[in-house]
This record gives sequence, C-alpha cells and structure tokens, in this order.
Amino acid sequence: MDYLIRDSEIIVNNIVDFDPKHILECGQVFRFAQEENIFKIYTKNLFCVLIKDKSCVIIKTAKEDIDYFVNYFDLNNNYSSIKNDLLKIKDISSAITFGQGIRILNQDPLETVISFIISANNNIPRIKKIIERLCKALGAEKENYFAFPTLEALASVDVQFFRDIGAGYRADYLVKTIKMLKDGFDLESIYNMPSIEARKKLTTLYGVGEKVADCILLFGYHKNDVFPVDVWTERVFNYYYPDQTNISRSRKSQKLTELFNNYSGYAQQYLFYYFREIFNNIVEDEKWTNQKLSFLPTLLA
DNA sequence: AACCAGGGAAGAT
DNA sequence: ATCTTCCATGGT
Repeated sequence: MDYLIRDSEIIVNNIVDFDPKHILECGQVFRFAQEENIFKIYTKNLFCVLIKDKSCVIIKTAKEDIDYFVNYFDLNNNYSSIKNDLLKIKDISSAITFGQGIRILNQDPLETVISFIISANNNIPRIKKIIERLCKALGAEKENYFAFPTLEALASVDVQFFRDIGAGYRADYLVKTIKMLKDGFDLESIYNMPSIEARKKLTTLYGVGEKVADCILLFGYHKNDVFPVDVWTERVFNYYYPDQTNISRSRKSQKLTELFNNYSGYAQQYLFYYFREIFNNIVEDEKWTNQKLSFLPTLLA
C-alpha cells in the first residue's frame, strides 16, 4: 500500500505516482488553489488540504471524510502498474516521466457535468471564475468556502443568473440540462453502462457534445476506455499520425481509443499534460534543440 | 456548409 | 496599448 491513514490525515508515501501539481494541472478539475507547497481542493461539499513534503504528501481533511478522499484520489489504484502496461502499448515514456504524478480523480458526476458544460470552448482561468461565482451564489456556506450547489439549488435559478455569473451562451445549456436532471435523467445509471452507450446518453444533455461527454465519463465516472480529444490531444494525434491529420476529431478519438483500449483515459492525461506544456514553453526555452523542434510542423498541422 | 454566440487569456502587432 | 485569435456545442 502506498498510503497510510492516521487520524484525520492520509499520508501518501509513493510520491512518484502522486504529485499535487500534476493532478491539478492536467485539466480534470477546477476548484483548487495553490500556494507554495500547500494545495487546497474543494469538491462537492467537502474540502481537503494537500501538503507536499520532501518524501510524502499529507492529505488533511475531516476525519469522517477520509474514505471519500481515499476514493477521490484513486489511492487504491496502482499507477506504477498502469504506466508499465501503457508502455507496452506505445512508448510514451517522455510523457509519463513528465507527468508521472498524475492521477485520475473520482469526482462527483453532477459537479463534473455542470463544470464541463461550462468548460466548452473556454479557458481554464475563466472556467474557474464562473464555477467560483456559481458556488458562492448557490452553494452551502462552509467555514472557509462554499460547497458546490445541489441540483435543487441549481434548479432554482434562471438563464439570467447564469449569464450574470459569466457563463455566456452556455447559460441556456445549463438551464436546459439542469431541468433534464431535475426531471429524472439518472446520472447514477451511467456508472453501470458501457462507455459507448453512456456517451450516447450523456450527449442528449444540452451543451454536452462528444468531447465534453468523454471528459464526464473519464473524470466523473472513471471510464478508462475513452480518449477526450480537444485542441491539444488533436495535435498529439497529428504528431503520431501525420498522414491522417484531416480526419474528424471523432475518428481521431476512436482511433486513439482503439490503440489504448482500457488505458485510453490514462494515456490521454499523460499526453495532454506533456504536449500542452512542451508546446507552451517551446519557443522561449533555449534548451530545446532543432531536432526536438522538428516535429512542430506536424504537431501544429 | 459556413458562421455565429460570452468573454477573458494569451499571443501578435 | 490595442488588435486578433482561441475554445466545443448547438442553432441557424
């Protein structure tokens, strides 16, 4: 076991497979704050603090929420073994080394659905602000933060509310989807569905297309056999398959899923995180050689 | 089929 | 400093 529980703390010893920075920056979660080596994470109506030490990470939370966070951080999943299996499929060792501390969180389905509708065609700083305002306006007030709103609270407001918190044209999608959820769309039933069927059901929600559905399946339901393709992972695909850059995103996602099977979600996270970072830093970073830069034309195609 | 609909970050001029 | 581009979905 890579962790132990002591009172109201979880101590994670294997920090090769657990890095708060990697976990929080790989695009799966929006409610967190970082200061030095302290990370605050808000999820559903719960809260925890991560303290990064030399050789361990300490997760502090309320004693009664320990079990929730063991599951939330996916602590009973062996990421060393996942990485090992991934490398047998394709040599993505640089991506795995770069984002070695990534874990796929087990997030609340309702929060994931609402958050990723907001995420569509949007940037992370703005997504975070919209969700913050949403929680502040409709979430239960806790000691130092606001919980994510319940479905009932979400259903109590109108389109103008979502416009006012900055959701833009996604306001309509949110109102319509929340009404569907209120009218009996069963988020729990998704857990037991095969991914293909689950995706079909999720895309009937307003504002949920294929990419958003895949994010919900991966981050809200831990379905590992989906590969969300956004602008960054499309560049990953174009890099590996320079002769197929013109096929649709949907086909690209399908091809990547065929390649990685049940490891698709993990592969997506390592590859997304690595390619986004290297591309963002590539121009100003002088240590990148011409040889390493040579893949850029296909990467950007 | 091509375009638009918030808006803020980030790059370009 | 100000302009332009980016972003995923659904409707026209």
